[in-house]
Amino acid sequence: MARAGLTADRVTLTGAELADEVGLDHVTMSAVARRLGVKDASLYAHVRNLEDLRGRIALLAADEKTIRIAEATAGRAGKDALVAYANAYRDYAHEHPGRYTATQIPMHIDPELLAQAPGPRRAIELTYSMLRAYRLDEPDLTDAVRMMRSMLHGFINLEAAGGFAHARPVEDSWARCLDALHTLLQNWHEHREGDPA
Amino acid sequence: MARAGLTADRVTLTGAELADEVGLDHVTMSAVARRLGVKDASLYAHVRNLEDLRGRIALLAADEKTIRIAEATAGRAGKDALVAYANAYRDYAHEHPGRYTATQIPMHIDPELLAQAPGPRRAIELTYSMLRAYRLDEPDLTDAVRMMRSMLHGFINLEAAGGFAHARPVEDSWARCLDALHTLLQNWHEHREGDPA
DNA sequence: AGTTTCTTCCTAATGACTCTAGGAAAGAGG
DNA sequence: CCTCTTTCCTAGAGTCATTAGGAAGAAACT
Repeated sequence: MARAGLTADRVTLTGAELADEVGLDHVTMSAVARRLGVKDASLYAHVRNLEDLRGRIALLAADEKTIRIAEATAGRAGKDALVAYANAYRDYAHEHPGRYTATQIPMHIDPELLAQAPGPRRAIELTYSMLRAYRLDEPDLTDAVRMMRSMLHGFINLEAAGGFAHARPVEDSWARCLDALHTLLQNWHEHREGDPA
Repeated sequence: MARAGLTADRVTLTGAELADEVGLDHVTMSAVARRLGVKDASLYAHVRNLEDLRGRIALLAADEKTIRIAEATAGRAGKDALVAYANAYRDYAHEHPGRYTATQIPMHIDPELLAQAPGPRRAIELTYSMLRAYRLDEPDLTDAVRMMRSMLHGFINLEAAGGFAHARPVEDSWARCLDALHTLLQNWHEHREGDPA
């Protein structure tokens, strides 16, 4: 019997490919095994169970996305960097819808596995260091990071879910939102609480 | 044999309760049937299949959420209305995590069913009419609506997914984001494209 | 009341999926 | 060549979704 040469990474990658093709919730152990030309049971030597596999796909996606963003923002600053960051984020989600979906499910990921993965930590560092160009101090910096992540994540999410039904092209709204985000970050310290409408 | 008195609405409601308790992806036909004291197959008289049930839960949630928002914003204007809107949105998501999850999956809902449900349409009307207080014209209005929805949706999503690990209290960041959103809407027309960092 | 008809719920069955346990065989190191 | 570990398989139990067809309650008609 020829060995298939399975590893946890190969199983994860196959799962990720499948997720992009048919959607994350059609990624089953059976389907992954089928694609690898292997019986279902064989996968359990490399991956604890389906949930674990999903977690690994999420981690893989986080790593890949972070690398993309790092490459895109390298050598840029200010609005340039912001736009590059946001577009890299969105492009990744478009190219890998299944992987992206995996990143946004409430993660009950194996903590040990998570500690090894550089993606999530790296992503946060990247974001903070990019926003530092806007000269924000804590706790403003954290608030700004959260706001930015919310906006990007939410936009991409709604777009993917078909939430933007209006005739206005999504591209245009996206560009406009980035403009707005930039100005917002520039003037972050100005709009403190208070001042009702 | 005592009849259980099933209807599509009762099945949907049971599914929604289950979703809030154990998470949307643990809502199975079997589980719903068990809770209703009925055999799995009986449900298929009222609901086409599992996907249809999920869609109905999503629609139910949309309706409920819209009603909450409408109540919260009634009689308010400007920033007051914005904050009420956002908090009603977020509170609903916190109280009904399963239902909320249902609203954000890529919906392939029965179009006929969707046409009957007032929720989604009503939600959009509400949002537009609230933002009209900021005196925006198309296409700015649509862009602003999209931005606002993205931010709220994204924030709540990340929060639910445990994406805010930093020490800074989420409540504070939330308040700050609403402040920022308000100022942003007030000055929307000012930050057009161009002006690099 | 008796009959018809519709709806509601059941039994039965199929096929897909997850996951466990125990065995065989391939490759590595001695 | 022998032993050990890893890799993969066979077998099997349990859950789930879904369909088909039947029985029993309810309501409407005679």
